[in-house]
Amino acid sequence: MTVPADWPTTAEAARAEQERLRPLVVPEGPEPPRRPGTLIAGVDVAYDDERDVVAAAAVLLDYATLDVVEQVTAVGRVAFPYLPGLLAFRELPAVLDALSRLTRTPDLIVCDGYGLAHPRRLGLASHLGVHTGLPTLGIAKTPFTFTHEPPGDRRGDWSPLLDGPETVGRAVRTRQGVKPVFLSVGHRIGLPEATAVTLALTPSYRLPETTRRADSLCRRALAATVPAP
DNA sequence: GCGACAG
DNA sequence: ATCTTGTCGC
Repeated sequence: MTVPADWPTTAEAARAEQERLRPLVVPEGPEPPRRPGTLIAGVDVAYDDERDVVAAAAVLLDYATLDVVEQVTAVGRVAFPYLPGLLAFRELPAVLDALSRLTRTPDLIVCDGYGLAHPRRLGLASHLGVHTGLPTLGIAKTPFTFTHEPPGDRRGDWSPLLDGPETVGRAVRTRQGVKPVFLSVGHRIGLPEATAVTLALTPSYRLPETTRRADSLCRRALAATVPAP
């Protein structure tokens, strides 16, 4: 899980890379085991553009208990600006760095963002799946450019996430009466299982434990890197 | 051409 | 993402 030497630095190069990677995406591939002992990884990144510093975190949870079994961080330089549709090029270098520090290989990685639900069908989660070869799933907090009917009010209710007529993911209610999360498959997983995993990771909050844990960890890592004023 | 736009 | 206070509610 290392960053290629020819990592794109311009929007043009990044879009060209997405065109090249597209055939490798396998959203309906074989499903990994989701039994007790299965390891689910969560990754997230925090930025200090002012100082050009980025901190990534990777947490490993036991799927059955949701206990943290391992957690690592990586700090580096910001490699790419934020451009809608090209988030992977901004987040992945640091994420790959953090993942490489885990001593165990995750059975599934959950991303804070999209997978298939992407203008060119290659969001952050898809991109990470292609690079690592591991199953990935994207769980986002906003609908991005997609549309959806509000899902039912109960936890577990969901509705299709649409790009025009095409279903690219699901809006899933993880807490009764609370705004849904927006999930899409990344690599080697299908929507039904992605939905089940999402619900398993949200026993008490809207966002999955993987994202919550990784988010707080990378923020702490960033704060520890930047000297207080 | 002008907005909108995962994080 | 990040900047930011108090406030309502379980």
